[in-house]
Amino acid sequence: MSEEPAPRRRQARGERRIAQLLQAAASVFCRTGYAAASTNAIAREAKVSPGTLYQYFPNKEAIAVELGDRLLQEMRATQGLAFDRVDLRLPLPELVDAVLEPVIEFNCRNPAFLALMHGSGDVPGRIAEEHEAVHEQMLTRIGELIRSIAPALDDGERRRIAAMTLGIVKAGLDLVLAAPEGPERDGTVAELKRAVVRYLDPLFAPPLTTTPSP
Amino acid sequence: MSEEPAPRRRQARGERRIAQLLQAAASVFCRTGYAAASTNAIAREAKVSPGTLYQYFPNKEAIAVELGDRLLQEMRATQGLAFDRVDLRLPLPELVDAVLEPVIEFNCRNPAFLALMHGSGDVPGRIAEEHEAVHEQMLTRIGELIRSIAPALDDGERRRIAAMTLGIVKAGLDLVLAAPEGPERDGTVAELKRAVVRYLDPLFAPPLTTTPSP
Amino acid sequence: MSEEPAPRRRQARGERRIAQLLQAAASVFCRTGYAAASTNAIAREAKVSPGTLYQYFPNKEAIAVELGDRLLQEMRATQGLAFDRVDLRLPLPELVDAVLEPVIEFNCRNPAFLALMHGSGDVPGRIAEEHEAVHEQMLTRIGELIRSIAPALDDGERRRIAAMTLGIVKAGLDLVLAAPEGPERDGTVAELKRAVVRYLDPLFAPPLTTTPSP
Amino acid sequence: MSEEPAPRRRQARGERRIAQLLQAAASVFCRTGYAAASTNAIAREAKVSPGTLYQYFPNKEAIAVELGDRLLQEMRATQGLAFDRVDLRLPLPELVDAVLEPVIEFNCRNPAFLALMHGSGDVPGRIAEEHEAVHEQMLTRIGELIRSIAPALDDGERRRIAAMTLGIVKAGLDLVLAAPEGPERDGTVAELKRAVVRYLDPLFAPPLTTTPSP
DNA sequence: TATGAATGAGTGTTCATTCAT
DNA sequence: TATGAATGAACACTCATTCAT
Repeated sequence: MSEEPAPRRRQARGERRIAQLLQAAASVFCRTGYAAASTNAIAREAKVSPGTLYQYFPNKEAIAVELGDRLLQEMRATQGLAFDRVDLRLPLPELVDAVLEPVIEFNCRNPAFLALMHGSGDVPGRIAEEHEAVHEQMLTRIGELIRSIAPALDDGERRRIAAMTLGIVKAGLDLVLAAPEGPERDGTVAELKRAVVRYLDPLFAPPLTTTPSP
Repeated sequence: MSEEPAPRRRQARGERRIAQLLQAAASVFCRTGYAAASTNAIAREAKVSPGTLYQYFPNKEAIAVELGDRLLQEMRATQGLAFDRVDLRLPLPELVDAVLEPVIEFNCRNPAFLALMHGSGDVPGRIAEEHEAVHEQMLTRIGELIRSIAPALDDGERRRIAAMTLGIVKAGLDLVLAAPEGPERDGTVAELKRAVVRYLDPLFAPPLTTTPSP
Repeated sequence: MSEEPAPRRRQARGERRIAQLLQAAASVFCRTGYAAASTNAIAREAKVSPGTLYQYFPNKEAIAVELGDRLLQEMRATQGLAFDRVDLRLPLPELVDAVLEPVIEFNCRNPAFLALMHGSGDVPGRIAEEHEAVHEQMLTRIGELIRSIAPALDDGERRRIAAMTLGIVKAGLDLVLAAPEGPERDGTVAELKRAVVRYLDPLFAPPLTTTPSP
Repeated sequence: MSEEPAPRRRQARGERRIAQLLQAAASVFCRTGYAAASTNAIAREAKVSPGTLYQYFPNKEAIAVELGDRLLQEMRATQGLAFDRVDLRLPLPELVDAVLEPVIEFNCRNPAFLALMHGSGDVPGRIAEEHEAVHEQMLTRIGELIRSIAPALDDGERRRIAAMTLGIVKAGLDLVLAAPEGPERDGTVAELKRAVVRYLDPLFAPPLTTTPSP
């Protein structure tokens, strides 16, 4: 009972440091991208010496990996639910809204996520792999959503549409993040949803148009 | 009579050198991104010594700026025509096709353009400024196109729609460039056009489509 | 009555800590050499925090110096006797045996001693000075032994012979320590003694052996 | 005929730089040992910037490896001859003289060789391997020499004697290098030879002593 | 006193840029 | 002009040492 507080406080301190460093890293990555971000700059941003940074992370890549992992985990938690629990029989606007809302909200809270995802060629192996994995997972999820909407589509076409949808969403998120918070951002959010709805809406058509005539 | 030819040939030689260096830079930027591209790598790619590179460009940034400028100029030449000459009374699919086709073709021939435009945070000031300028110009052009389609839209909304359109186009171009040449790329091109058409189509409708069929 | 026990216990505790740290240092120096040994590694080996280490030693060098001093002291205690008490009228093999046996035994028990003595250039000033001092003392002792054997030798020559003897002993000790304990090590020990005996034996001879038996 | 000078001069310059850097490295290694030698210190000693050093060597280890290789090559050239051409029927003092003289001379000209060989634990893999190889080769050569002198010796004993001989030689070389050039050094050289002769002389005995009695 | 997180100067190394040839 | 060796500031990272707890 008298021995636990110390280690706990220690761990707590460690966790706080890590969080502080990751936040600093997120901020620097957002400003300069991964490649141009210097570990010393991250340490400075975290108001900590370079040595301290290296007490918690073995190297620069590990910082980005851990940051990516944490963001990913949170993203999956937030967004996985959205994807899995969404009622596929909902009208498209509501469906898109249900799926996109948590994604947008997450990215607004964690702009580093997109920053990390964007660094195309300049990120080292581990992060690029994560990229790939997340990207693939998202394509799959969107693909499944599309299948439930338009089961007749062949695999290639579905994949293409999923990729385009994801592209639109990413582009829209960039615009959303670039917009100042307030009505402007809200408007951009609405515009993004509208774009996705309009893009996917035609996929619905056939079943309805084909069945009439009594 | 003996002094003119020399400078001309010199200038000609200089132009060739610059072109050679810019092409090398384009190639390297595409492979590694701006930040990770080393001037020595560019010089090597151009089969020229680093010293020679610095005879034509004061620093690394200047290379990117000049490359950007030239691509821009070519883009404007190719695309400006498309934008300016397009018949605004064409049905939307044909209109989008007329505007987008040269853009796509240009970007396929000059993948460095998109590479340069994408480097979000890792490019230094000057290049970012150019970004801004090009971006702004494109927004304006798209905005004008939109005004001709939907004159009733207020400025803010038009701007927002133009930005989203540009975002969709950029995202689509990424997919197009990522797709292997052949049917896959063609399919992706078609998908991009479809996305833009679907996004912009509703802007036409209200006044005309809502009142039909007695 | 209530003040004395505490300091004593403290001192005792301090001594134990110091001993513990020095032993850890000896172990680490043996494994990695002085230069490559990190104070953190020593503290870890002693199962103590770096801060504690610095409560007993002002810096890394002081650890090596103190370790050297203690080893030296013990060496002197063990070996001084051997040197001082040895019966100089003994035949050379027995004499060498009497002097070398405790030296060998000491070095087998304290391999750090040789490790510390060997670090030729990579040790800082203070340690090098100690080196010098020990070295000088050993040379002197061996020199005296040699004088008792060959009183006719001039100073320079005696010093040279003493130095070579010490060199042979050090080289032999390295071999002994490198050999696995058991018959191999015993054989190496015997070889070392043989080498020293053969080297010094001719110093005895001339006056007695040259004039023999008609 | 007009194109060759440039590359040649270039290569010559490069070679000179490398030689200059290696010499500086040798000097610094001698003073501080490998581990404590900083590349910047080597560059400074060579009156060159750190960048220049890295134009010729990919990393610190490569400097030591190249230096070791060159020294080794020269050593083998000088010493191999001595070992291979020596007339084994020579009386021992002449034989030792013939073998040792070039070794001593080489080490006097290249004190870095011994310095590099001495760094026991603090040298990285590649160099340690070279160590091992040279050491082994020397043991083999000395072993063969011993076999020609004392063919009856069993393998283990021969190896032990070879190792001790090598140890004596190394120890002696250290003394030789430590002695100021002039009569003192010459005397030390003579003493080293004497030590080796005395150590190996008894191996000759049997054949002579056993064959008498007509 | 003991702890171990924090420090920051110093390492090895890279790369944009300069300059003697 | 063209060359490529040379430069040196800056980066990722380490470790002897300090200090709040």
